[in-house]
Amino acid sequence: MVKRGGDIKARILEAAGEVFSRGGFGGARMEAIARLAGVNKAAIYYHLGDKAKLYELVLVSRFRNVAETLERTLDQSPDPAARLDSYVRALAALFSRDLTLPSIMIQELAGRGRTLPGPVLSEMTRILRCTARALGVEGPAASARDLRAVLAHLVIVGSLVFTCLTRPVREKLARAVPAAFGQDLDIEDMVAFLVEMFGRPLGPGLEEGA
Amino acid sequence: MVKRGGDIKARILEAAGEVFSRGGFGGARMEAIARLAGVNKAAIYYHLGDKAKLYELVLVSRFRNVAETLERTLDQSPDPAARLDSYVRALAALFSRDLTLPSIMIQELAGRGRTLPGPVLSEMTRILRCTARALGVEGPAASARDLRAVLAHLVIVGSLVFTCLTRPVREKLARAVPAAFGQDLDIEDMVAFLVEMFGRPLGPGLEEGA
Amino acid sequence: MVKRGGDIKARILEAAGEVFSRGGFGGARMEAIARLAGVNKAAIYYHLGDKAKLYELVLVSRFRNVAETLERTLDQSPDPAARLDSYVRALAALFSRDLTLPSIMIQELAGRGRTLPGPVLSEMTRILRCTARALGVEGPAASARDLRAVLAHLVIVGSLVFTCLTRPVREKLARAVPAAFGQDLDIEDMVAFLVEMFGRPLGPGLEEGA
Amino acid sequence: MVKRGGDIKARILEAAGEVFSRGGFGGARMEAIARLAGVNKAAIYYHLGDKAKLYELVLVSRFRNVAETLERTLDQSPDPAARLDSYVRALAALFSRDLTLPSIMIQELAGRGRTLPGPVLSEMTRILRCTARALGVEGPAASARDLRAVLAHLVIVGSLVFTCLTRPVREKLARAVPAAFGQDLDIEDMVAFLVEMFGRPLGPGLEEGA
DNA sequence: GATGAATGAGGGTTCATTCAT
DNA sequence: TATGAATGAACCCTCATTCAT
Repeated sequence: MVKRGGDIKARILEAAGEVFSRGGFGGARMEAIARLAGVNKAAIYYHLGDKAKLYELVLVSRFRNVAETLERTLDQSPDPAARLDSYVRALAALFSRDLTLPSIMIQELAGRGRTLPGPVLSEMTRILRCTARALGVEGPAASARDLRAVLAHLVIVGSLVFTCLTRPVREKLARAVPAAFGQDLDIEDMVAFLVEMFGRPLGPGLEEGA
Repeated sequence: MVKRGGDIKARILEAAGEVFSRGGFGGARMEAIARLAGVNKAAIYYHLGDKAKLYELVLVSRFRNVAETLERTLDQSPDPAARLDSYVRALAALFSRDLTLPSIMIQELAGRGRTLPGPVLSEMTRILRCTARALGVEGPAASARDLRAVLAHLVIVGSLVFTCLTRPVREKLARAVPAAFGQDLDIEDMVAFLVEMFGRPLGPGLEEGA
Repeated sequence: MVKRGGDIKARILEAAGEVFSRGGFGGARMEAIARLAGVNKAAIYYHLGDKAKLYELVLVSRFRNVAETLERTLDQSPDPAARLDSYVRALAALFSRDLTLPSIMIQELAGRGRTLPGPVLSEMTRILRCTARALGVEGPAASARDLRAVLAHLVIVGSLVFTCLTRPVREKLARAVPAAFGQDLDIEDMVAFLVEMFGRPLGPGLEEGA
Repeated sequence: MVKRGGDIKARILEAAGEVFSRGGFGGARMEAIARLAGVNKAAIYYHLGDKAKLYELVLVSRFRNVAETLERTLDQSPDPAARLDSYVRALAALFSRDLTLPSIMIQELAGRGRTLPGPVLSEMTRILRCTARALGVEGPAASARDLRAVLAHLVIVGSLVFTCLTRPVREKLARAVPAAFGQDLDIEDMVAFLVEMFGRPLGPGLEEGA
């Protein structure tokens, strides 16, 4: 009902991202997407397509946005030493700015990528390649270095995603259980923690080809 | 269809866990659960209840299993120095033995805990308390140490979960993109990585109250 | 709503035949079929399947009934001279007893057999073979005789179908246009006409292999 | 998409005839008609009207064309003996030139004329009157002769329609069942067959008032 | 205890039709 | 005159749930 300005396709895609991010594909209602976008249900089909197509478009646009942002960030960080820092900060910014992104990512993982549309895979590859650049593992890399790069990637992304997504649950826990702790942890804390961890032990190790 | 032995309720709960783990609550079909459990659809209602009740039972039983396993593990690790190691290994074992566990956990996070039944929160608190024990942060802890404990918890769990759940996607990526890397990374690698990272810098830091 | 006795599947199939016979596949409403059969809409899907499957079942059962009736009729008419007569009468009886049969046949023809399910083709072949038997054109027949057999088949079936199906329109015409004629023509008249036509000139012609 | 020359209304009507001829009224999609006519969907409403109106226009124009062609044919056949021949040939030409005509006719019959618009009835009456002329049954005719005239009409039209419309199915049958026969039967064969049948026995019989 | 059958509610999708430009 | 966009009303189909046996 809310007739905000902006391109209608963009409005629908944004609403779809929000709705898909809770409940996943199976839990999303086209009706909910339409209402949130302020358009008629049939308009979704007219402009973008059916539910599966819509889901794919959401995934691709979100992952592409991540890939492009990371690539741009790395391009603007010529100093190899600062790259990791920039990279982690960029990821954290993306995740905390829009919770639907890590939310959707995580749901796809939960589904074991069973229904991952092809175009999404390409974008994920781009992201993985960014991680490699950030960690200084590029070109025909030795597999030992690859392994540590992937490990670092998983730790970084996993930690950031968990930090963002557990926040609502942590707050809920804090309200329900007085003695709980961790409710006032911000993503900035995690960024600092990760940079501290990887800044020293990993950087040199990788540069020396350990 | 598979008429394995064992209690009917247990069979249904296991099947439900499997089905809920993909697609989440919204994507699960009672029909699919019944078929996987080898029982009639109506039997689910007779023995356990409706879909929401079934979901709660699955969540509680899974999280309780995690809590109990971790508590037992910590009880059997009197040496504080070895506790972290045991804890991480126990988590990794739980996650890799049954993918549905991290899968369900992650989906709940994606839903921002919006529909978390009360009993599930209790189990999650138990798990968080285990983490505190593993990190040596017990009792009326200082908040600075708490912060690092929670950070460590998030890094550890997030990394392990990501390692388990990204495996299918990583393999898919490897098949789709020849140049991809990371497909042959095992959870053991991640365990070693985490222990190495936290074994030295974290332990002392925490004990000294840094 | 009318809860007549009898097997529920049979009831649905009969109702479906009636509804499909008007409007064809595209004009049929599952709702209408359910109401006519006196069952819930979902019951159709439970017992028989979706619209396309239902359509196929209707077609197959109707054509199979025709084929079996004709085969039985011919088996019981050992006298070759009387076969044609029995055959035409059997067809006429089938058509006039249940208008949905020629109605559905004709709609499929109108659709150029574009969507004819495979099983239906088999039944149509059986019917064509019956015509051949009725006309005394069996076994390795000469093509000249085949041609006349097919011609006769088309004339017979076409005439009977038209006689049955034009009746409502003829009556409507008679009511609308006082001077119209042909409204009081019965299918018996057509049977007699056809037998008279084919009884003499065709029989000998075929037997002599003209 | 095909932007052929000619009046837009004519283009739409032709496309509508084609689309209505398959699937009937219920199976036709305005979208399909618009696409086939190479016009915008809204243009149909602007130029001709809604779906029901369009259907009526198609029926009337088709039947009127038949009536006018037959009347012209009969006017140009002063010889009563040759009339029947001309008539049958004209019908066969109409049917084989444009399959949509018999196709639409037949679908209306299947619907038991339930939704026949009034103007269509007038055109059908004209056609029936042509048949009467062709058979030499005009004016205040004796009912016995009427009966045979209507019978002949039904046989002739039914046979021609069946010959045209069964052709796709016969070819399909021939492809599916190697032993099938009748696939290479042309409408010319049927015309000859009908003229042969009615040329001798019917003509005299009718003229003598049998 | 167990199950085939039944069904109301709702979900995704299409479609004829209209409207603003 | 022409058309992209918009939409309410179905329509097909599914699903969670219940019930009779």
